[in-house]
Amino acid sequence: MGKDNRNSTQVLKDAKLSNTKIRKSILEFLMQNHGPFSIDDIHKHISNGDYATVYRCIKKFEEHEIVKKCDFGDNISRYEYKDCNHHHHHIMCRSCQKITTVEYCFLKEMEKMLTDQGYKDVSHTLEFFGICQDCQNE
Amino acid sequence: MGKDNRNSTQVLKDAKLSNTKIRKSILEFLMQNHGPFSIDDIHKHISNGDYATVYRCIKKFEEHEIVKKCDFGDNISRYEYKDCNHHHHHIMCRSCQKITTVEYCFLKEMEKMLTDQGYKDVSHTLEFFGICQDCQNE
DNA sequence: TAAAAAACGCAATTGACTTGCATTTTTTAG
DNA sequence: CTAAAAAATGCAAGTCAATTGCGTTTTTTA
Repeated sequence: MGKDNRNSTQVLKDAKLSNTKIRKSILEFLMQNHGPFSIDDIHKHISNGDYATVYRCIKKFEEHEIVKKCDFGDNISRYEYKDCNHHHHHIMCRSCQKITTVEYCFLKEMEKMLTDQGYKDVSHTLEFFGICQDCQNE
Repeated sequence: MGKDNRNSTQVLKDAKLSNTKIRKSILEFLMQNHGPFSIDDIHKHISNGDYATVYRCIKKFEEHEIVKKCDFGDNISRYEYKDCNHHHHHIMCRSCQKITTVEYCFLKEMEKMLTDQGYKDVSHTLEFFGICQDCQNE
């Protein structure tokens, strides 16, 4: 899935970020496991490091587009390693919160596919982001 | 836009919710104005009522599917009146946070349309929700 | 119209996330 | 390689959207 086969050290170097134990540890967890993961998930899987540090690392990763933030509207931010060549979405169970990857990519067809897979009451949220004309002219 | 021409009192009655001044006031604001709106926006536009009450009203409205929650990942929930017959999306400027309605509905085509309209660096978030097999069998 | 149920207002609380600051680690420059 | 500079960490305290407890007020029910 995707063409990115750099290791964590190389990714950090490419982003011009210092290579610390904790950053390496977080990044490797994200690169080797299928997310998205909450800060809590990440914190559990690294040997040491407090929450503030995890938050700060992830924020840096996000700024440098190493990870992608996923928002499921439950007030918990989740993150996954951003493999540039792999476009996909997610489905979260409204009941147990389990998150599964969705490879297919058109709205109604996607919802139908999810229904065919056994999900019930499928819905979606879609929001766009961009820089508006006003802001471009500032 | 849409076929819902009930008034606020009727909407509350249909949902079996008590008709209080504040609920009526919030609902009318949402029905007469183009959202989505934050709790702060809503609070500003109703004559009295504290924040806790606004939060509680909106939560009730959401539970009864009178309003729809929109999440733009900035940790502020926004709500719009849920006109069942009008499917649409939004675009928020990453710079000034202004929110505009998007009527069209396919991903790449939508992004292109937004670019044609003058938005720059357009991206989107799309998440699905449903009840998974495991939860259906509980 | 009185009793029961629901909603309100206020203050305190929660929980995800952030920040200030002293200490430690990593990077840079000689 | 090493010392100074820069950046990251750990801890504690703080922020902010949202929630909750509880006594009072409003709305609904019978």
